[in-house]
Amino acid sequence: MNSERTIDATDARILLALAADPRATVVALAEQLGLSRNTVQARVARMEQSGALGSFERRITPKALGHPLTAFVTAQVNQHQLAEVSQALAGIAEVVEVFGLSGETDLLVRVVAADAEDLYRVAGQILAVPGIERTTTALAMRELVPHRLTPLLRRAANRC
Amino acid sequence: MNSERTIDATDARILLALAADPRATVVALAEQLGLSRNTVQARVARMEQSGALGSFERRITPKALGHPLTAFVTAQVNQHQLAEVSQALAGIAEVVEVFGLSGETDLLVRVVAADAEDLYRVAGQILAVPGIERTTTALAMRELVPHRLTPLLRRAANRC
DNA sequence: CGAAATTTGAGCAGAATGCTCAGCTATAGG
DNA sequence: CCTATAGCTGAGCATTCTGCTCAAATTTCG
Repeated sequence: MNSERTIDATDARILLALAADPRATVVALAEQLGLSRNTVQARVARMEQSGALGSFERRITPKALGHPLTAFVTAQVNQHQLAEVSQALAGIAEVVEVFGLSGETDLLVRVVAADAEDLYRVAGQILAVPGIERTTTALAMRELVPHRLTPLLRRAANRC
Repeated sequence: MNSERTIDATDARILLALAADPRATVVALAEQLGLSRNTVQARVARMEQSGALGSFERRITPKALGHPLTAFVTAQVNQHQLAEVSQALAGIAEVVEVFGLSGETDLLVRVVAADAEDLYRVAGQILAVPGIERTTTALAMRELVPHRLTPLLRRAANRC
């Protein structure tokens, strides 16, 4: 798995086209970009292979799963128990993503929930994890800038 | 766009299969799940249509784009300028996602960067946005739990 | 019970895929 | 300057998949 590789301008152009139409076929992409079908096929395969594309789950909206609420829980942990803590957090289904922030003493936990009560319950579960000492929960009220990579892609595509 | 709809157990099972193999064809999914090809095709189309699946960009790893660093910037803003602020943030390519947290007075800004110096520059750009009063930058040192929805999907799939 | 929605199997023309091969550029290294 | 290596291209071919339609069977739900 060559996951160190960074993509080039052509790759970026392919990804932009795919962002515009996720179900576009290789043939359509090749035609649109003025490349050979063979080339596009090879590049897409390579990107899929090399880890440039994360898992498909990333495309799924938690809202569609009945979990319209997103919250960020910051936690202080005993750094000696970091491994156990992150394993415990991974055991909570509503925990979608966990980052260790600068110094590895603080965690940022992204959670989703079905409603306020559900969120309260999940927050409790997190606080109950051995090794977690203090938590702060912040509800995401609005998604001011929805997740996007297009600007960076565009920059990569134009960099000749 | 019926974006209110939540998916059912069969949808969840389809998504799980897709998470395991993002390039699986409809035929393969149907066979694997013991459903008719027609059904799978209709459901996938409906999910794609209804907004249950977010844009393709979500699958792209910023690291592959040459931005291996992730940081979270929390910001206090003058709430009267929220619209201008979020528009200005949307203008910064390295800003990947912005949430308005409880009360809409605080922002959580997710940024990516090529290296430490780049991050410093981006943090400066954010602080320079008119209406932003205070910022705190936290570097994501480790991805303790990588983004995932599988646990929730599994629950949805087994809920009969 | 009866209406509405969903699922299924079947079929068909057209399109896409996976694969291979040979020729044609570039680009970098000696 | 010359050559090796990698990448792009066009072509071909068998197989598979898609998009679409239809009618019948089944399930869901008021």
